[in-house]
Amino acid sequence: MGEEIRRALTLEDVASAAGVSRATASRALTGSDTTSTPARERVRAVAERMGYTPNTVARALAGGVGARVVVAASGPAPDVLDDPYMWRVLGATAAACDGEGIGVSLQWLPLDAPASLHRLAADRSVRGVVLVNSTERLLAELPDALRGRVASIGIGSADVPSFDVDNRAGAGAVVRHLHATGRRRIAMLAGPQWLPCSWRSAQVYSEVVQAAGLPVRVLPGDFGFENGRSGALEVLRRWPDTDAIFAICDAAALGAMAALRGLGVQVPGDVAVAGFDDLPVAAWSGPALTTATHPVTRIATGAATAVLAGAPAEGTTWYPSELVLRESA
Amino acid sequence: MGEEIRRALTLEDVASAAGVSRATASRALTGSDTTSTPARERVRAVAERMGYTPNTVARALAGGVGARVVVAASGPAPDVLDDPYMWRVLGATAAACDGEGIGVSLQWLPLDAPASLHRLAADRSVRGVVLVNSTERLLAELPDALRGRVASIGIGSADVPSFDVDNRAGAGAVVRHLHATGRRRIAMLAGPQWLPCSWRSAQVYSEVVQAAGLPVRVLPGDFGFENGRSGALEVLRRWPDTDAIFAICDAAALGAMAALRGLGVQVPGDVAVAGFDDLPVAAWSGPALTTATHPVTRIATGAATAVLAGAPAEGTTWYPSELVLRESA
DNA sequence: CTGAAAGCGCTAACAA
DNA sequence: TTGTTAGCGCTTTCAG
Repeated sequence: MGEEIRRALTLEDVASAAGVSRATASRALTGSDTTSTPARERVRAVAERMGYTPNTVARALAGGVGARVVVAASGPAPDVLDDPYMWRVLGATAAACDGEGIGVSLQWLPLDAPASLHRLAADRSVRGVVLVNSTERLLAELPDALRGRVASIGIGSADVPSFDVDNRAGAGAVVRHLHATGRRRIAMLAGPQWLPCSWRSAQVYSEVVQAAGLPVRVLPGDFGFENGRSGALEVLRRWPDTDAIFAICDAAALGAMAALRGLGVQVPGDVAVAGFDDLPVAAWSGPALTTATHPVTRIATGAATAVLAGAPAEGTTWYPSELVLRESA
Repeated sequence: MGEEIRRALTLEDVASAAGVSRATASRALTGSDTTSTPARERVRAVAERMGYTPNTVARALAGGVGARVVVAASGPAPDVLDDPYMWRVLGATAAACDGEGIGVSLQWLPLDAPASLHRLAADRSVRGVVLVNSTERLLAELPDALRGRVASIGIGSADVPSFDVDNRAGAGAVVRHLHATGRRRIAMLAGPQWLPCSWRSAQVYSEVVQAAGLPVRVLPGDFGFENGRSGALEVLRRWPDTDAIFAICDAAALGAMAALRGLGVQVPGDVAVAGFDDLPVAAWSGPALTTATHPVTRIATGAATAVLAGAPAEGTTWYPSELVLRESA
C-alpha cells in the first residue's frame, strides 16, 4: 500500500481505517457538520495517506445536485459555439470547477427559444449554468429551478448575478484616445443588434463622438474578421474621409486592417484602427493593434465560482477594461 | 401539464405513466436490453411527451462509470493549460460529450510525474481521459484501471488508441513547396524536445532538405509567438543567407514575420515564411500565412468518441494535413 | 459528537 | 419479455 492504488477507495475504506463511521468520515471530510477535532484530523490524515478521492458522482447524487456546469451561449445559430472566445470561457470555467471534480458542458441557447433554459433546469445532472451573451428576454424567462445557481457573463437581472467587463469605460477610453491623437472622422464597426452588452460600446462611442462635435458613423455587424473586412470597405465607401475605425472586436479590427492594406491605405498613417478585447493576436499583427484589454479568464472564473457557491452574489461585478496602446492607433 | 415542467421527473414517473416497471422503462430508453416493441415505443413516447431527461449522475453511479471526461495535457508546467489550442480541444470534446450529458475537465499532467495518471484512474467520477501531447513515458505508465477508456491526441501505444494528424505528410508538403518555389536555405523553428509528435515534423524537414542537397538548419523551441520572434532573429544571426523559415506553429510563424518586419526584411520577397496548423489567425495576417491545415475539431471529436465508446479503436487514426497556399510563401 | 439507517435515481443481475 | 431486488458511494436526517 502507499504507492500502488489498486481499486478505487471508498469513503467506507477511509472510515474503517480511521475507526469511525462512514457518516463521521463524511462530516470530517466535507466540514459540513461539527466533528471533534481529533476525529476530524485522524480522518483527514488517513484519507490523505491512502490517497482517497471522493467520488463526485455519488456526492452529487446524494446531495441532490448536478455534476456539471453548463456554459450556455445564446445566439441566433448554433455556430456561436464554434468560437475561440467561447472555448476560452469554457477553459476558464473548467479550471474553476476542476477543484470540485465537476465537469463543464457547452451548449447553445437559441435566441427565440427560452424553453431551452427549461431543459437545463429540468436536467438534474446540471449543477449550474453560466450564461454567455444573454439577452433580457432569456433572463426574464429564467426557470425558478435555476435560481441561485446561474450567473451571467454580460447582462444580469434581479435573479441573475452578472460578471461583466466595464466596456463603457473601455470603449470610452479608446474613442477618446482616437480623438486626442487628432482623429476627427471616427467610424465604429459595432456588434450584433441582439446582444445588449455590445450596444453599450456603440452607445458610448456615439456619446463621446457627439460631445466632441464629430459625426456619428456606426455599422452594426458581428465579431468576426470577415465582418471587419467588409465593414471597413463599406465605411470607406459611405464616408471616404474617415480617419479612424474602432472595431468592437480585435478580429474585426484585423479584418479592417486587411481591407485597408488591400486598398493601399496606411495604418495608422491614413487611417487609425483600434480593436477591443485584446486577444493574443492583437499583439501579433503588423502594425500591432491598439485595443482595450479584457480579463476574460477572471470574468469566467468569477461567474463559475458564483455558480458553484450557489446564489451568493447579486448585482453586477465589474471588471476593468483598459486601453492598450500599440501601433495601429 | 405539458408546457410547464415543475420538479424534475424521474424514471419512475415515466415508468408508471407508461404502465411498466422502472427496469423496463430503463431498458426501453437505453436500448441496452431487449424490450417488446410496443412497450419500448410507449415508454419512449411517454418520456418524450413528459419532457423527461435522464439524470446522468444517477446513471453514472449505477453503471459504475464516471460522469466527466478529462482532457489531460502533459507538459513541463501547468501553463500548458493556458493555451487556445487546449481550449479548442476542450470545446470539441465538450461537444462530443454533450449528447451523453457528460461534462469535461481540463487538467495538467506533469511530465515527470506519471503518478498523476493514477490520480485520474483512482477517481471514479472520471469516465475517461483524452491525452494531449502525451509522451512515451506517460503512456508506458498507463494504469490498468484506465485501459479501454483513454485515447490520445498525438502518439499512442498498444493500450492507447491515438488520433493524430499526419504531420509527416503536412510538413513534407510545406518543405517541398518551399523548395519548389526556389528556396534553397530553409530553416526550421521546431517544437519542444519533449514532445514526440513535434519531432516528426523536424525529422521530415531534415529528410526533405537533405535529399535536396540543402543545409539543415533547425532550432528547437515551442509553439508560441515569442519563440517565433526570437527564433527568427537567431536564425538570421547564425545563417544570414536564410531564404525561408518554416515554423512548427502558426503563432511562431507570425512571430517570425514580426521579427522580419522589424528588420525590414520583405516577406515573401526576401524570406518566405510558412506556418503549421492553420489557426484562424493564419488567414488574417499581412501577408496571409502559407501553412498546413489540421482538423483539430475532428481529431478531438474522434478521441472523445473513442473514450465514450470504451475501448473500441486500436492503433492510430490519421487525419490529413494539407498545404494551404496563401501569400507568405 | 457520533452511529445507524434511509435514500438520491438509475442500472443490472436474477427470477418469473 | 418483464418485474423484483440489490446495490453504486455518498450525504443526511434521526436517535443516541
